[in-house]
Amino acid sequence: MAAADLHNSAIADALEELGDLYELDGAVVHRVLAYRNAARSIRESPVSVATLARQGRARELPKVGETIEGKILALLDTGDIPAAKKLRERFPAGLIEITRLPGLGAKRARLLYDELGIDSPQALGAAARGGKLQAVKGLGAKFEQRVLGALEAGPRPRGNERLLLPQAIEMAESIVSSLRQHGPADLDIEIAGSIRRGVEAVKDVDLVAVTESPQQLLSALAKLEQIESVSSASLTAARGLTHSGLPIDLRIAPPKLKGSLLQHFTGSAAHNAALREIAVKEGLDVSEHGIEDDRGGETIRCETETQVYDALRLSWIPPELREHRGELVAARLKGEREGRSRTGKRERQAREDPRDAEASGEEGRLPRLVAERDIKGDLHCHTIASDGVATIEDMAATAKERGYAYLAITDHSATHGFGNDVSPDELLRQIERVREIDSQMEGFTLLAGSEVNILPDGSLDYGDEILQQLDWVVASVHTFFRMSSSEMTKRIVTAIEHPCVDVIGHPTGRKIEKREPYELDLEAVIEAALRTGTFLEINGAPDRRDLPEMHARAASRAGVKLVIDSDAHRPATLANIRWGVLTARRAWLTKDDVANTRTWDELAGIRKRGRSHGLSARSY
DNA sequence: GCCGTTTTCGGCCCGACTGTTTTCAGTCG
Repeated sequence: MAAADLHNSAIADALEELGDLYELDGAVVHRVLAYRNAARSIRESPVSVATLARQGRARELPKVGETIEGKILALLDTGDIPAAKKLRERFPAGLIEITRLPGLGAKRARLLYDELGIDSPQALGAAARGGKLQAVKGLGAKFEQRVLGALEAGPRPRGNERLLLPQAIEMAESIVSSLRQHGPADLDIEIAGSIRRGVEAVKDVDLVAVTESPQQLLSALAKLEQIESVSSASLTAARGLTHSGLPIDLRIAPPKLKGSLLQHFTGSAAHNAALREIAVKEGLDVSEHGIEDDRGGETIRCETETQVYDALRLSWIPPELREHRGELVAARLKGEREGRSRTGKRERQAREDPRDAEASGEEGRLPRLVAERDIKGDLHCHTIASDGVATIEDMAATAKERGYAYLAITDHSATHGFGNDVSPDELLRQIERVREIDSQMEGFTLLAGSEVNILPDGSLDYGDEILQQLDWVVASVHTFFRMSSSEMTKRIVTAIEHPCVDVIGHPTGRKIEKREPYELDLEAVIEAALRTGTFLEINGAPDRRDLPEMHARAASRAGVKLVIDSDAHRPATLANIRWGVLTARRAWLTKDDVANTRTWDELAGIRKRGRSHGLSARSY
């Protein structure tokens, strides 16, 4: 009885649960970690792991080997993993819940289960209130108090209480600016952590500061109006909480250590772990306190991040890439490596293995990431004709002020269905209006476009005779999200094959922290986009950032060009292009990978219509 | 359990903090 194909997140959850169960069972930590690493890899995969596994290709994913591949297949075929089933009979579900309480882990959960038979958070609470926990060797009164506090606070949020990046940046910048104002005179402070890496949503704010007067900085933090409470155990760190409950982690070091500190607290955890593994092989110990040589004993204190990477013979890595997704291989300095490599021959042999070909192809080739200043125009925005709040003139003027050379006006199409649709007649009038305003603007091209709905059968909701009059067509799914993967894929591929469609808007439909993407075979979509010369969008709306980074990376690797858009509904949100660029950077995209880093004429020349007809932009 | 500058076996990152300890284990980031 083949189960319906599971989502990547469901497969990842199952492996994480198995890891938790093995941990309770007392497995060596590396085995547990192996399941968690595999789960992360599966969660990040842009393509369906179920499909991949059924094709016998699961091991193409990093961290998935023979054993885990077998477990994935068992899960797909039978709906469960036999090993998990067996362990679940031995360890009640409540035990895993206990391991999620702050301050408690697998070891203590197991200890309490073995000694006192505690098998749920409820039983744990009762035992703690009865003073029974102290009887266990190694546990005391303070532990008991902590358990009660933890039960009160409830289980750790599992990643669903994250704050979208713009709000997090706003709070972080406001705190940084207040500390610069009220902190010590020599203060040098920066935002680090996941915000600096440009992730979509964050659970806390990491700040790193260097100063010779840490005490003064700590008292300044405690007095900030944004801060509700602060706890600090030393002069090197403090954890504050904003009134909205956002944790603020502040790390402090002397100025000589700024590079080490910033590198360490920018992360990610996976990047740092991999970095330290490389260091160990060189006989070096890397930490926030500097780089220590095993033999010499002398510690290199790094004032800049470049010094940290340099010591490991790596080039400086842009924060957006620090996710342990191949950046350390790509950052390896080539000439240095050859000279000092101990096993050059073996390495050449390894490169002949096709599984290594991709990695070595990227070796020494850190991409020159696309930047916001490279964007020459925005190709997705709305006006009062649909659900925007500004006029065409206002949007165009702001786009021009931003330094763009072009802007496409792309209001929603006829069946948008929220009372703000644009009928075919209205669209014709809108085209006229756009042409008129365009003729009055100097050094700027205003394009008549539309964000056309893709109907369930893949057709578009304007006729071809109207679409052909448009300079630019974004096709997007806004309705009927709950189709099967094959139906949705067929629907989008049909739209991609339409000769007038230039780009697919927010291709996965996900809303960060709110809505899962719809079912889709991304490989088929990428194949169709490549075959037809259709672009895929990276929508810059901060709750979309769609395509997501791993999908965008897969698309560009296949050769598909991406378009970064703001999807602005008012002049100010044209600035949302920033979040799209961040996603593109996290996807390793260069200027060349992004179509709208080109002039309008150049862009029009490489798109489907330009390619197939050899026609210039307007004369379609 | 995965994986390879240690390459098919034997490793697998670092430090702070906490609470309970006379030297360390567990948890966390």
